[in-house]
Amino acid sequence: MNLIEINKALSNQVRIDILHWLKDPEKNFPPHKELGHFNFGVCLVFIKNKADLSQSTISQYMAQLQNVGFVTATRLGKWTYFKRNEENIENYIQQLQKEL
Amino acid sequence: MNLIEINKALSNQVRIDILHWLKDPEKNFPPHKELGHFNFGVCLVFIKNKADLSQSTISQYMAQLQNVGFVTATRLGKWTYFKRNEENIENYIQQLQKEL
DNA sequence: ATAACAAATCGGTAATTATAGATTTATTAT
DNA sequence: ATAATAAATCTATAATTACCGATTTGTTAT
Repeated sequence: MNLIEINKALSNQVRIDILHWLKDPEKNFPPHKELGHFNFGVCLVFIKNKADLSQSTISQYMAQLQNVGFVTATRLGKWTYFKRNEENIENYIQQLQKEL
Repeated sequence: MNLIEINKALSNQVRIDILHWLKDPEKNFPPHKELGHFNFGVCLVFIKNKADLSQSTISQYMAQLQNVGFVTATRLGKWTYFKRNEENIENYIQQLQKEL
C-alpha cells in the first residue's frame, strides 16, 4: 500500500473512470444475467465494453487496481468480477490527508 | 485543477517529498539569511540542494506543482520562493473524496 | 555596461507507461 | 476429448515522463 504506487494507478483517466463506474454497477453496467446481482462486483467483459479498450489492457488495468488494493477480484466459473474495496480507498485518502 | 494532472504531479516521490518538506521549512531547510523568515516559502536553491537533483529538474518540478496549484511562487530579487497552497491541497483531497 | 548568480526554458536520452495483438491458461458445455 | 469462451500473460510499439546539460532571461552589484 505505497502512496506513490497508488498515485500512479490514479494518474490514468480510464482507471479513474473504472473506479467511478464500480461505485454504482446498476447505473453503469447491464445486469449480469448469469448471476442476477453485483454482489461480487462487475465482470471484466462489461468493464472492457464500457471502457472501449482491449481485453488485455483492461485485464492489466484491473490487475494494477488490485495490486494497490483498490479492487478485489472474484472468479466464478469463466468470469472474474471486480469490486471496489472501500476500506482501502478510504485508508488511502486518510493517509494522503496525513502525509501530504 | 484537473484531478488526473494533480495525480500525475503526485506520482513522483521527489515531488511528494518536496511538498512534505515545505510543510515545515524551519525543520527541513537552513534559514534564509537574506530574508530571515520563510513567509514566502523556501527558495529553489535550498529545495534543489535537499533533493539533490539538478537545478533544471527542480525548476521544472516546481513549475508542475505550481501548475496544479499546490505551491505559489514569489520572486524577490534573484530568488524565487515556493510555498504550499494549503487551500488548494485541501480542496484536492475533498474532490478526491467525492469523485473517487 | 558588465560580471555574477538565480531561475526558467530548450533540446536531448533513458526509463516508464499506455495500449494492442497473439498466446496460454482456466472453465464450462458438448 | 474437443470446442468455445473469459481472463491472464507475453511481446511489442508509440507516447510520456524523469531527468540532465546548455542556453537564455531576470536581477543585482560593480
